[in-house]
Amino acid sequence: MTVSEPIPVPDRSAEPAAAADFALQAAEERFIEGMGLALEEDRLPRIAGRLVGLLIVSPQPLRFDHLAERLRVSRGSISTNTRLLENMGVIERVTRPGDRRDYFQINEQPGLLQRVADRFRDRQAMAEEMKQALPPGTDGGNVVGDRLDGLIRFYAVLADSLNSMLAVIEEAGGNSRSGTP
Amino acid sequence: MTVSEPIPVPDRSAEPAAAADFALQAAEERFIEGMGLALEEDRLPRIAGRLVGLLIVSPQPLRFDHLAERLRVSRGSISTNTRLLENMGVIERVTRPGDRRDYFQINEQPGLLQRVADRFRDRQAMAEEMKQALPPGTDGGNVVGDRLDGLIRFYAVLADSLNSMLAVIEEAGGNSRSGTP
DNA sequence: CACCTTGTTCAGTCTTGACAAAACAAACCG
DNA sequence: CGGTTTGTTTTGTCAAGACTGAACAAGGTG
Repeated sequence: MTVSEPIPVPDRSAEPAAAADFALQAAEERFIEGMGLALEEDRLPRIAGRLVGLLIVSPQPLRFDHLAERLRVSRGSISTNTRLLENMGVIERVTRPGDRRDYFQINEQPGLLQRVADRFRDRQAMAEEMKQALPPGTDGGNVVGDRLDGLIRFYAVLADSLNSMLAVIEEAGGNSRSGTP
Repeated sequence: MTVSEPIPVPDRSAEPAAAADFALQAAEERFIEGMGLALEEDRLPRIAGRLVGLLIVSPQPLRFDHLAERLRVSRGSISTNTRLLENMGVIERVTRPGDRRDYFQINEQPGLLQRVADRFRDRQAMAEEMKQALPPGTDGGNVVGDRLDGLIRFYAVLADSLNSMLAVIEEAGGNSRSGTP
């Protein structure tokens, strides 16, 4: 949880929607919905996905009740899912001094990246363990060993790319923004 | 569905379990269970995951009823899940002339790899679409644009690694084995 | 033909998890 | 202190999906 500078209240809904803004609105809607589905594939509640989508697209942190309203879900759901995402390190809760309400923003994402990479590593390790247990000189051509090698390489490649991406981000310093789910 | 050469019946259960084999058995069990959990994370039924694990570890194709027995699940579940994996191109149904029963084996996996890569591409496209819709000169520093760039790069990196891995496999010819889930 | 064997499909059960609504807690304000 | 705002926790409902077991089909085989 971070305490930030005074935050100008977003209140985008109050602006008269310029004609061109219409397309933007629609695109945002699609993106938010798309993130909902995408993260749902990764075993997160759909609302969590939409939350991520919405926060990626918002230049300013958004207020708790704003989220419930905008996504049209109960405050309970917002509470549950924000906490979930907070624990995962995907979003961050932000407060202002003298303001009792909570705001949320997308986090810089090395933590999440790391988590995904780790999951790949775990699977790689699992395959490696299996390979170890294999008797050394197995019958004709060692099919199983080769298969496991393929599997190991698969997971290794994914984990490696993520790690090298992480390295790039870290090196670029904290100022480079990324949304990574 | 492929018609193969005569397949020596596996029947590993008939062999007297050598002392060293014990560790192997245990490792296999762990691996199978691990693949069950891993693929469950990817939204496949757990049984499907175990099936994949078991088939990866089996040098020979396994018989339908063997699968049910070994994994201790109903034939119905085997039927459903083998068909699922077959449709996904993960496993292959193999038959022998003069044998009414079905055998299954792990498939060479470029198809599956491709599918995973495509999913990443789709998400990348989604993020790019959103970026397009953004007004060109957004306010201070273009935070949202930068975030989307990060997201795009994230998905692109994953898709690219998979594609290049695919290329390597293809180039190596059909003889290189890989298990990719 | 009756009768296996083999695999598929269908109906029913059970678990899981998402979500809403309401009860609740805590901080603040008068 | 009572009442309000803000967020959390709990309770209950609902839907999705995995799995089993039984019914079923389609071939063989006597």
